[in-house]
Amino acid sequence: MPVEKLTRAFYDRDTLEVARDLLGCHLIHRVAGEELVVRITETEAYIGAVDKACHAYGGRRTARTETLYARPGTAYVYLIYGMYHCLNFVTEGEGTAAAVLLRGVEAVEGADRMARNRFGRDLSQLTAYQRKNFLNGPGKVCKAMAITRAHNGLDLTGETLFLCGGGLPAGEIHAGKRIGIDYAEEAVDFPWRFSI
DNA sequence: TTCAGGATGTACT
DNA sequence: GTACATCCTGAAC
Repeated sequence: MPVEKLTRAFYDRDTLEVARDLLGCHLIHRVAGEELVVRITETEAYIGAVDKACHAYGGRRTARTETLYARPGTAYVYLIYGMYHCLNFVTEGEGTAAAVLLRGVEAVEGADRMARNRFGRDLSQLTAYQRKNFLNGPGKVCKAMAITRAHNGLDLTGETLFLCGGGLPAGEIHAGKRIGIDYAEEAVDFPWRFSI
C-alpha cells in the first residue's frame, strides 16, 4: 500500500468530515489468505443525536444499535431486508451514536474473488449490466468483500479489516441527499451523501 | 433505459 | 404484525 493505515484519531472527529475524508481511501479485508482491496467512492453520514434516519436516533439503545455507541474506528454491520449486509464505520467519541455508511466502491485488488462472491463467476464472465453495477451499493459491497454480521464490532485499526488514506481535492467531492430513507421526515433532505 | 414486484429474516411495536 | 440505511429479475418502452 502506498499510504498509511487510518488511525483511531481519524474516526474520532465530526462524522460529516469523516464521511468526506473517506472518499478515495482504500478498504482492505484480509480473508482466507487473500487481500480484497477497494477504493471508496460513495458514503453517507448517520448522526444519532439529530437524525431520524439513524438507527440510534435520539439516544435509542437496543442490542442492534449498541455498536453505534462504541469507540470510533469500530465496524457496525447489520442485516437489512432480510438478506443484505451494510458496513458502517463508527465515528466520534465512545458513547456518541454516529457512523458513516459505505455505499459504493471500485475494485482495486481481488476483483475476481469479489465477482465470485457476488455472482459465482469470474469477472470476465459477467454481463455488461453486472459489470456496470458491480459495487455501487452497500449490500453489493458487503457481498463482494465477504463482510457479514460476524464483523460487527470489529476494530478497524486491526489487521483483518482496515482502511488506508486517502485525500482528495475538495473539488472532486459531491454532496447530495441520502437515499432509501423516505420515512425519516426532515432528515430526508440532509445533504449527507458524499461521492467522488 | 426505466419500472414494478418479490425475496427474506431481524428488530422493534 | 410491520417496517426495513437493498438487490435482482423480467417486462415494457
